[in-house]
Amino acid sequence: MNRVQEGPVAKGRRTRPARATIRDVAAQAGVSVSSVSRVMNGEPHTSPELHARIMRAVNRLRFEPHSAAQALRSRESKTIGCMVADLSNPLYSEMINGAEEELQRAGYVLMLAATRHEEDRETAFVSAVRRRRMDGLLLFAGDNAHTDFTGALANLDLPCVAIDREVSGVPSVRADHRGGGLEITRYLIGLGHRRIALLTGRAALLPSSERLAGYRQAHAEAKLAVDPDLIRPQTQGSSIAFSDVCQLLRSPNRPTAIITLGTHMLAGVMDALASSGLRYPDDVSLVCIGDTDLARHATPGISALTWDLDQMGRVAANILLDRIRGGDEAKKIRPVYLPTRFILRHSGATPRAP
Amino acid sequence: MNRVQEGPVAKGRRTRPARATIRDVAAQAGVSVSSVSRVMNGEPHTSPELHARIMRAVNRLRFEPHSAAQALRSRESKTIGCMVADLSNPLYSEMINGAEEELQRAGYVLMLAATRHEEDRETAFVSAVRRRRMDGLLLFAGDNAHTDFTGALANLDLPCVAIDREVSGVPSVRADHRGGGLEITRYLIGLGHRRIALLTGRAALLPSSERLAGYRQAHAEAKLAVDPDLIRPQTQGSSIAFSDVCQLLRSPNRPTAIITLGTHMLAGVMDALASSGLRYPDDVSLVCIGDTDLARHATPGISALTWDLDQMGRVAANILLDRIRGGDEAKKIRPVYLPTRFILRHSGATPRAP
DNA sequence: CCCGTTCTTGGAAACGTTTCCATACCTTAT
DNA sequence: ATAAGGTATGGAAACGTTTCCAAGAACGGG
Repeated sequence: MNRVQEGPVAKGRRTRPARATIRDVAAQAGVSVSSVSRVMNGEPHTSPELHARIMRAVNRLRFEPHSAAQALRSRESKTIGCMVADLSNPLYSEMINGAEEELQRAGYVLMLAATRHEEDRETAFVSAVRRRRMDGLLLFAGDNAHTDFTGALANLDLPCVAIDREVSGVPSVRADHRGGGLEITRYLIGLGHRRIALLTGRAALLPSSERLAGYRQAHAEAKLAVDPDLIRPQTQGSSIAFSDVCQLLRSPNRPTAIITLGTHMLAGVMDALASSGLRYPDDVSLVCIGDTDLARHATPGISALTWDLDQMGRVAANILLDRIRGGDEAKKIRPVYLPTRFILRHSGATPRAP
Repeated sequence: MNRVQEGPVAKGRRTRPARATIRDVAAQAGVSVSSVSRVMNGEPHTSPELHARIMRAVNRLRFEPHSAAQALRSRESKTIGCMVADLSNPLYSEMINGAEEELQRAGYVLMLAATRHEEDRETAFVSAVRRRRMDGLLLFAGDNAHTDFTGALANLDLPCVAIDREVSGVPSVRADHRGGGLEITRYLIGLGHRRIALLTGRAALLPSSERLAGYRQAHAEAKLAVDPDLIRPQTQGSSIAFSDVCQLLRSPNRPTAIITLGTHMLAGVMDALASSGLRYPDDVSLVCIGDTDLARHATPGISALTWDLDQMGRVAANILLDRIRGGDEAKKIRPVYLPTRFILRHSGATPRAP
């Protein structure tokens, strides 16, 4: 062992100074490597004097343990994977924001991947999760039709939590989109609407399908038939909503009310309304999902269905941490539901007499 | 070495199957460990037959290299740190979205930390960057007054790129906020406004201070004095903007135009206008920074200053990758500027005769 | 035909931790 | 007094790769 005794000093001229290792600390403090490790990890059976000596050396050398070495030996990476389709969707980023705070507090770091709904990115990330031996995985709403991906996930054998998404064998946190869909549809039916358009997200996403279920239930309760033509799952943003709604509004028996996603899509709907010369709430009633600045500050204000995104991220993170620690709760895989809340503004009215 | 020859099979009953290691692959293929490593890393000097044999074994055993071991030995973690104050701000999340895509393509994974402008979180993340031996660091707009943090950063000796932020010795990508501020202030002065309120973000953030500089320059060009009372740096969201603007509008010589941030703050401004019984553009002209749905779809539409967020993230990511690879560009630390664009809508008018 | 290259492969030493085991020293109960 | 147990420390063997070095095979030029 021809290790330089002097510690972490630069050898050459332009070479960066070598970082201190645990052996350097041990040497500097005149103790064994294992004692340093014990002190660093706060294990019991260490005398106060030893502790002090070692910490002094640690500070002097600015020692910082190499986490790859720790991960290699201890089989814990202190890393959580986070998979989301689209980070630029503020609904997701707000949830992630909440989750990250909780994880940070527990000493974990988030590894983020945006998949853009592409299956190869999804499977690629699962592979990254395996190679990096991440300790857990947060799955934000994504397409369950991707069977390669869900298959890879099933073989993963890792603590996971799904957010607004259903993955078999994985606990999940969900907003009560079904109840919310029920509530707002009931509200519109109660106003007298019989033709209510539903512009929701991609059909394969759980929030959309749940919303649709609530919508159907409200119709069933009122003994109303559902016109499938009024249900428009959207794959893209506002531009698609725009043409879709234009077409819808031009039809002979046009909808008298529209339920739409609040992010991106609402904008397209408003444009379509304007370009068709129609106004809300007089000509068409409007309810949007997800409370956004646009919904709040449009004139008149647009009634919205909302729920606590930050909280949702936090709850998910804490369930995941529980599972990682193998807590008693670890068996529960029943979904946790968060309530939605309907904010009544001025975008709804009794439909005009035909 | 009493390693089980059979490969990665479970030993006990409920224990998870051990993952195959490179030695297992080597044994299965009847070759040396170093050959497996070479093939896995696509190094030259490997015969086709060897390659085939090894890949067969890799697939059979579902071998996936342990990235901690790779990182430990090769001193590359293939990991990029990403520090942002507030992930729920859509301006940031959109930039991160763009950056992540570029990094993903290059085989890197993003490690995300939200600091909420708290210095201890910032320094904690710098520590994480060191311990995890991350390969690079993306710094999104943050407070330069945090000297502990900037000090820690200076000692880091790691490829960094700052986005809309100034860090000494670090290359940066910035939107031309100064030019943008100049352009919109000139526009308002050109309309005849003499009292223009500027509601920008925290003064310590680069975009805000640059904007202010542009604002001042436009005033200087027109030989107008700047009333410091009209400059309101904001630390929080819409609620503060609301009360601030209310107070401003109530003053005897109220501003005839307002420049405001488009996210969060614009909403507060609109509320304040409404509650003061004033309307835009007749009573007050409005320009907002950052084109949001609200700006686009408010009636009348609100003129906005915008720039390409996704692009900005990508540019930053690519500069960082360049630096990591030690490219020729590595010396350049002059900031790269992205242009802003002024979208003229209907929120500006000639001020009314007093 | 031999010698210097270049190509292909194997062996073994790192990389920086944690953790198991052993040891030496104290207690304390029998 | 001695066995039994706990506490504080050190030594060394992992963890799973990459990479350096050496050595044999193939190759081409003189």
